[in-house]
Amino acid sequence: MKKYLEKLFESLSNKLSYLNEIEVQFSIPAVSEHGDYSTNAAMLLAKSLKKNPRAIASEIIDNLELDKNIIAKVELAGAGFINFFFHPDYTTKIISEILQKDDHFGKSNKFEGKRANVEFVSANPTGPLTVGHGRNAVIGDTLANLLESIGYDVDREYYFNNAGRQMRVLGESLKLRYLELFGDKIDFPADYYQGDYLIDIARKIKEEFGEKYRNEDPLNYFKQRAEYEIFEDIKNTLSRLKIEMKNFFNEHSLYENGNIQDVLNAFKDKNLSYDKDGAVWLKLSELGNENDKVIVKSTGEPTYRLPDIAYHMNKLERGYDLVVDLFGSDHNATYPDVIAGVNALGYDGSKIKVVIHQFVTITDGGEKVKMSTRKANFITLDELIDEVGPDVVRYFFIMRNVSSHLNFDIALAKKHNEENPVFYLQYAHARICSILRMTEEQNLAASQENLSLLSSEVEQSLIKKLHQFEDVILYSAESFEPNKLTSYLEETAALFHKFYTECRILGTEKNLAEARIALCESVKILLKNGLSILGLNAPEKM
RNA sequence: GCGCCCGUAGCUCAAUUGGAUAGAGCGUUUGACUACGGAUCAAAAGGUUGGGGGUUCGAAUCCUCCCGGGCGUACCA
Repeated sequence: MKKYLEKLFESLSNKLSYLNEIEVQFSIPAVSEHGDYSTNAAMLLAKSLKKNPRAIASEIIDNLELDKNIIAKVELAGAGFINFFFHPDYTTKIISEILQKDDHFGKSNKFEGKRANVEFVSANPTGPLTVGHGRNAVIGDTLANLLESIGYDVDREYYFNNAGRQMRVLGESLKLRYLELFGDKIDFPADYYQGDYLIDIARKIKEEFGEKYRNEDPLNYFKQRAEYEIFEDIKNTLSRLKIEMKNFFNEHSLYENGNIQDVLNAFKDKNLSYDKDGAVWLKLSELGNENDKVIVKSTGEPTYRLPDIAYHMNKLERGYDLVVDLFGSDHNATYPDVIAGVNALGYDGSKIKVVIHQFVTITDGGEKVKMSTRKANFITLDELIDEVGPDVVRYFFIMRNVSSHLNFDIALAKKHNEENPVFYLQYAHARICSILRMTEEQNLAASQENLSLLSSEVEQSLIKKLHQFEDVILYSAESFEPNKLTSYLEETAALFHKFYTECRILGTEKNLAEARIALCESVKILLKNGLSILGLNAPEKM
């Protein structure tokens, strides 16, 4: 429907050239009396044309070359809105389109041939993924799915650092746990990793090798084994959520291939860095940011900014058209420095899209739970999946606006899991499957011969809703807002349930019944495709 | 102090990015199948969009000042 209007106005702009001054937008009015689509174009033009918006709207309407079989009515309303009412026979054609496109319905090719890199999770291997990482993981994977739906070739990437202080402490923590197993009196430091998972790994080592590593340097075997085991655990957790990474990118490789040194040299050559107090500073104040920052400490060790800049240059060099970074809000101050650095060295930082999501606040029966991997008073993502299942976990993490805080009450999630909206969507799908099984037994099959019989208010509302699917996916993907898709799917499922209540299939006249089956199949395809983008199952029975 | 994000119904959140009468779910109250799945549907009640001021045809949305919360503001990542 929207595409038709866009074409209509495109050809109209040849006649009324002032339409080229603005981007004509079509929106769906909140109330159906205001039409199926509406545009405020006349009001936007009022100022520059110095004319009454209603007069402009009137002129636009007079010049529209309408096909009465497509648009039944056009109205001038309110302060200058132009409202369009579509002909029911035209809207029902979407059903044929959906049945024909099937798995592809909703996808578009706007970004065909483009490549995107989505970097997410990127937790260092110091412990199991927590509920906090879960939001990052699910948003990232869903965004990747959305980008694929609009034509991108997407690589999912996990960036990690296995050098640094954190990892040293991890190796030492594991060695102490290992020694404890032999009855050694250990004063386990408070700032070491407290979690039980290290005790489990220590036990494995003891079972496999006995006392062999009692005198081992913790930075060798213990650190490596901890990293390996924890990574296996992380990958397993991600795979339970149907998340599979294409690359695991080790920060250390940027040192090995000389990229870090190259970047350092490039900054120096461009006179963008200087030495002060034994450290190397980047002139970020000359690059539009607030203060200069240290990129190499006086100890000779780079700060995170330097490898981050090198890493983003690396990604851009790999030829991606879009580079998405998904960070928690604790990183919100760091990315402007990185992008400024990348731009300064001649790369196109505008290809980098940083998505900042707010934190998950965990409560348990109203009481706030503070999370820290170090202190081990966290709830792991695995435990959460055990409790409520992967589908609920995935849905829960994306159903809210990315930029809003997410309240996650564990007690509520356990207790009320049947009230979760994910079941509402899945139930609609299962219900359709059940109907289709039933109608098949009665030798009824979907027919596109008499779609014009689908003329009741609820049928028309539902059909018009189906029209929006492709636009919603496009919008959701381009704005990096996966919750737009969940809201839309919930609305569509609600309309389906309403349709189900009002419109029977069995027992009604055959032509109407078979048209309704076609509608049911369309909704089923839409739900299945939508759930698939969200990474959820579309069950045939529940 | 400064920067980013947030504040909407009792609770958790929407609102097509500046549009027409601010909407859902949960909870509360009341209804609906002796044929397609009641994990559903219908209805009622619930609001000065944290507060004041401003911008314009029009503001939950933009600007400004307060109030309250989260995250930053490192030679930690």
